[in-house]
Amino acid sequence: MDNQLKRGLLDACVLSAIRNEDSYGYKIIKDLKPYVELSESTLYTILKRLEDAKMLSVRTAEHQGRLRKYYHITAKGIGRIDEFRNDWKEIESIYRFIAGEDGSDE
Amino acid sequence: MDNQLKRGLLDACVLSAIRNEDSYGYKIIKDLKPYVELSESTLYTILKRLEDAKMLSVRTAEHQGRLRKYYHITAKGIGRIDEFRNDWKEIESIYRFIAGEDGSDE
DNA sequence: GAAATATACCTCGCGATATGATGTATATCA
DNA sequence: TGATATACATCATATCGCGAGGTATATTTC
Repeated sequence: MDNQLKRGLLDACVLSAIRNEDSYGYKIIKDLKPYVELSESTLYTILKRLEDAKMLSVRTAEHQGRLRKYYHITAKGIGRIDEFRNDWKEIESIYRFIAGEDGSDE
Repeated sequence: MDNQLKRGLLDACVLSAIRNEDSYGYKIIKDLKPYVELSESTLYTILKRLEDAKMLSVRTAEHQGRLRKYYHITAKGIGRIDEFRNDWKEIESIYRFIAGEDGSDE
């Protein structure tokens, strides 16, 4: 998929990946793979940004000798997802314009 | 609308704006206004990029004393629009994931 | 005819961002 | 013992939207 297009979806994707239950970096990448592929460097950058924006909170826990940072979505993070859903109608209208199905001749 | 989200749509929007007939900067902004608002600096940057990428060609013409640069879409530009249309299914699937309607419980 | 507004173009620099490359460390499996 | 999977992190680079600022002419308003 086009790079720029992906950009706009990533934040909401990552937030959605931890919406139902807390998760950690490595797992988020795996869970998102069927929808969007993203590298570790990309993910950790995004997680850092979302944390700074208070859209998620972090808790460190040990799991089988390895460290894990579990991310938990905040109310603000849920708000970000809602925002995306609200934008969707607009995006669909833009799509119809681009695809050339805006009620006129086609 | 979210900024990053918009980014991914702009190229295809601009190309769509000149798909049916050649157009020029000032008019493109007006035509796109109902769908996306973009500033002149943004548009001219995009036009330059699309020209460099051979997705459109340029022709200068005088109109009532003022200069106008008319942009014409190329085969490659049309290909770019097609690419966007192909990406759409993927985007819809991502939307369903984010909105939480992926066949599971909801 | 002066002032305001619309038309029409352009460039520069900033901040935001995705990503490849690179590094560290442990657990598991062949 | 070596390869692979798990798990984190940082840095440099390239791309991009956009505000600020600039130039110039045509049209409309007072």
